[in-house]
Amino acid sequence: MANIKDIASLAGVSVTTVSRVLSGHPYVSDEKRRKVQQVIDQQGYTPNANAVHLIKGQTKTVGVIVPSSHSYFHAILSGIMDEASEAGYGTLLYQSRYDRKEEEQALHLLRTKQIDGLIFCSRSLPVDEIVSYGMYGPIVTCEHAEDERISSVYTDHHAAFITGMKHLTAHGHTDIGYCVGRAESRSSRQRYKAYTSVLDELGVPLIPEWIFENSTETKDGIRIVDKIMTMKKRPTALLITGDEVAAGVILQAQSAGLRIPEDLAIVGFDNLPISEALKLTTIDQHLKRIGQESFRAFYEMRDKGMKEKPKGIKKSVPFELVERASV
Amino acid sequence: MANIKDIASLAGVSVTTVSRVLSGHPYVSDEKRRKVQQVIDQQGYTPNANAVHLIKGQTKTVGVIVPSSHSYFHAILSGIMDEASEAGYGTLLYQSRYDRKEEEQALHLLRTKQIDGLIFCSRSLPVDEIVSYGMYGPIVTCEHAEDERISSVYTDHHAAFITGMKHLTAHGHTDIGYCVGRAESRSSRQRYKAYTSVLDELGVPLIPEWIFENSTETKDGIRIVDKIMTMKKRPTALLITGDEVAAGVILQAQSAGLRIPEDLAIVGFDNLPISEALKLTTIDQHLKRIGQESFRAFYEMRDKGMKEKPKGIKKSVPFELVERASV
DNA sequence: ATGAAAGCGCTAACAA
DNA sequence: TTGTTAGCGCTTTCAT
Repeated sequence: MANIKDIASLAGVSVTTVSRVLSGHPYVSDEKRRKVQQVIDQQGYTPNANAVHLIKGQTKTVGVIVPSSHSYFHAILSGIMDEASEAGYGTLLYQSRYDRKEEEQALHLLRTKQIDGLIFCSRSLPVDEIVSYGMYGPIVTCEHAEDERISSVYTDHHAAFITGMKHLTAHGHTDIGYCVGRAESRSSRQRYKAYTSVLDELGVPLIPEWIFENSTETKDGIRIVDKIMTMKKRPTALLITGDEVAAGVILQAQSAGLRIPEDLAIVGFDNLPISEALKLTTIDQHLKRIGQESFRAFYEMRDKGMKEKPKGIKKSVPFELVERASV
Repeated sequence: MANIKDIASLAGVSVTTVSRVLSGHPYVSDEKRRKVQQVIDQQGYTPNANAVHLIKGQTKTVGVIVPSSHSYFHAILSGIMDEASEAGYGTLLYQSRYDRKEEEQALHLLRTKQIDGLIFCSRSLPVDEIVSYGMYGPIVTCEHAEDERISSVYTDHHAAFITGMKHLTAHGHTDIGYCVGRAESRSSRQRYKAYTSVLDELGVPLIPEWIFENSTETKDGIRIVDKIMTMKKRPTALLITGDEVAAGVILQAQSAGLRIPEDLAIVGFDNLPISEALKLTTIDQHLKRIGQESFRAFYEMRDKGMKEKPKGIKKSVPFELVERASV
């Protein structure tokens, strides 16, 4: 496999000239340019990217951490990838399984300069630790993070939950339960706050067994309905973060003889492809756009980084209630 | 940010010694090793991966091409990633949208040495073009490819389709239709062959309108049912490649008043998480294992590549009929 | 056990 | 417009 030196001697010019032809530099005579190009084509030469990365100090690649292959993260990911490829960036994907060690490994790539920046679609690591890698390149989280040294692009989960609750109360519901993913996350705390605030406003008491945690997959939805069927007093409506869970709920509710929305009204989240088939009323968080904005945030921080001190970009992406037939 | 030279002078040793400490080389006195390690820790030094890649001629990263974020590819991907991370490899993901240009760009990474090998979860490019990049590193396709210079790990789609058809005929069905993804793919041709061969055996004529092509998403399933409802003579059973499509079919069939399996029996493919909730009888192709074996194939070719002439590994991964309640 | 020095393949400052 | 040359940061002979 030929290198730039081979091309240079074969074309009878210096490596500089070859380098100039490669980068479209203007100061090359047409004659030499043609000759060099001819040798390059004939030899099937391509520059070694690692040498370029080494000398340029960047790789034009951004790392992305996803905890799982859940559709939620996929939607974000697709936004990141769209935007990245448009900007001429590659995407190095890391699946963390919510494991801190894996997240640290991805941060390590930043230190070792294999990636120019890192986007967390979800994080398990404490913000402080993440921030300590900020000196190696821009870091973006798709979840609100206080620290101003990193960027974050996020949904206002509190407001979104209020919107969902209000939609349900507007339809006459007061016996409302909800399902969330990981219990300890920041977003879950926000949702709890929103939930209780609406309940307070309504003057109805909170029923702890109507709060279902650790629901992320379709089978969790099934489990939830099974649980509900055993209750003496059942909720008449459910707010469900994640339409895959909502799908499980709807399907299982129907086979248990519950009518949607008469016996059980559902507001989902995410607006996945399956939501339409299920006629699911859902809150679309524009996940793809969150992904796009995340990449943009990385990109803008890169530009700045050189001149000023890096200061994170914070951006809240608006959500939207999509009304269908489950409420 | 310190480099190896800085560490060396700070520790009062040569760069060689630092390099030896870094790689755990035995010939370093305990005293110097300790001193060097101390400086490394104190400086927070990490080797620049690009320099290492350049001199070693490899990146310990494998590229993966997925056309879309469809669950099917996700399942394969998760297998690849598991195996890769176990072997200390990173994964550079490329989303091709079935676009040849994108696939070529991924192949380009192989030429430029940014990745050590490439796995196609799906390909649009002609095999010949893909093979022409074989000299730059091992290439694996998750789909049977004749050429022996590349590896492939695949499902025997013909046999799987026969299995599905036989399961349906064993339950008394003769009016069977089927749905596949892209019409022009090799797998679709194999399935067509399997379909017609079973039909021939049965002595029933082929009804072209019972073959539904370009079905990949849930909404395609809805479309298919809508179409079926307009037919004078309807199929009593459907073989559907892709459980997301099957989900659309089941949901829409039910809302059209069709009972599953009495009025319409379904055999799906893939056994996705949603399949269980839908009580869908499906053919599990062990997609995750296909991913794992694909990485293994890459890995073994790498080892060989140095010694012998590269010769692809061909591996058929067994499938399995999972019986539930849709037939 | 240790280090000097020769690259890996490329870019860019500088000189001509 | 072109070429010489000095690195980018690291590994690895080859001496000692």
